[in-house]
Amino acid sequence: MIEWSQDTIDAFRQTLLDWYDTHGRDLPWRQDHDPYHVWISEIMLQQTQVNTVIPYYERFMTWFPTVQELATAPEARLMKAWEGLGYYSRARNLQKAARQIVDDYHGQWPQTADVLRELAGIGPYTAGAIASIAFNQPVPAVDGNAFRVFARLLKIDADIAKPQTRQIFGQVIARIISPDRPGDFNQAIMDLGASYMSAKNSDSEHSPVRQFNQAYLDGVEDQYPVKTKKPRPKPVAYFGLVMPDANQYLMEKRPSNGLLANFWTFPLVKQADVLVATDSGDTDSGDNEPTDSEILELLRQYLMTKYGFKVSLKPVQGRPVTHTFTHQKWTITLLQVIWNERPDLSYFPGEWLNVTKFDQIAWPKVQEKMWARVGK
DNA sequence: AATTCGTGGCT
DNA sequence: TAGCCAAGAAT
Repeated sequence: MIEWSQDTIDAFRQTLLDWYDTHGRDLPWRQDHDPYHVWISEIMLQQTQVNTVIPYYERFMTWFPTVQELATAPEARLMKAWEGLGYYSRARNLQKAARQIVDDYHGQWPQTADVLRELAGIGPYTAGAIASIAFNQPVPAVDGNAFRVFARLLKIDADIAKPQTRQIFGQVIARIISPDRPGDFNQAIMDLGASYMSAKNSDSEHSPVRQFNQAYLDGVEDQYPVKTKKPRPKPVAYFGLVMPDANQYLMEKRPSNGLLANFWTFPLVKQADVLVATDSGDTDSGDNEPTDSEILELLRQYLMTKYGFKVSLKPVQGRPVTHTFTHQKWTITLLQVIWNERPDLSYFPGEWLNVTKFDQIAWPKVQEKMWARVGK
């Protein structure tokens, strides 16, 4: 890592802000510095690309124009506004924080990063972004762009995948940030990181700050930032149960914690649970895989013993539905369920839902994929 | 500190 | 295609 003199810092600020003044992006949430606008956009932009966020942001502002209306919004409508954006705890924390602002702060926004940090869903990055952009506080906003840009500019070798590395970058940027225009400085770094200094297809040769980019000048830009790889998604196999009755389907409500919390899906049964439950193995002479029809029979018995369901099962046409999350890769074999006896739902965590309500409920993408396969 | 939280785009 | 990346936070 290299050090910059005060003269270099001054020159960098000037060059960066001059470029931002003429080439900064014109985005919907940059029309003013209203903390509500800054906040909503920053939460939506977490791990999400600008072009994805724009239509969500514009619709959100028409549905919930003020923090007060967000605080009192019905949960279903809030989730519908977030449908498809992912990381749904962001939306739930958004409403928690809105209620904190209305109730605990009497509608008055806290203006420092330290106090903003106390609001639900606001971590070190978002606190810095709101404090600098909305309230002109000279604090860094260390996101993925800032990591990448400053790692290259200064050849910082710390692994940005490690939590403690944030401290290093925070201290470095705190000394370089413009004390006069901290919000513009932070946003300029983001615009730079999204264009000339992007992760892929960077173009440092034409960058407005190329003479400050030590990794580029040394021809080692591809070595920065240093970042250890994450493990690949682990495969998980499910049965997806399509259980129609007249104009309704039996749907499962997921638990209030964990992946896709509180969402409705077609009932999902982990295939490993079905196989393990009956895998006594004493008559099994070793590594015989069960046949498809044997697996279906095991599932039929599983549904009988666990939920008291008396059913027949029929495979749904087509390949299994696949869906990849950050850490799990689901493969879902869809099965049509034919009731041999009217089911009693006493032991089942779900309800009958009429198809006329389907478009009013926020669905996760994986349920949309399953529905597309069997619905109409 | 290491995992767990979605989804879409791009190569 | 499989893998990586995109304005991270909570636990």
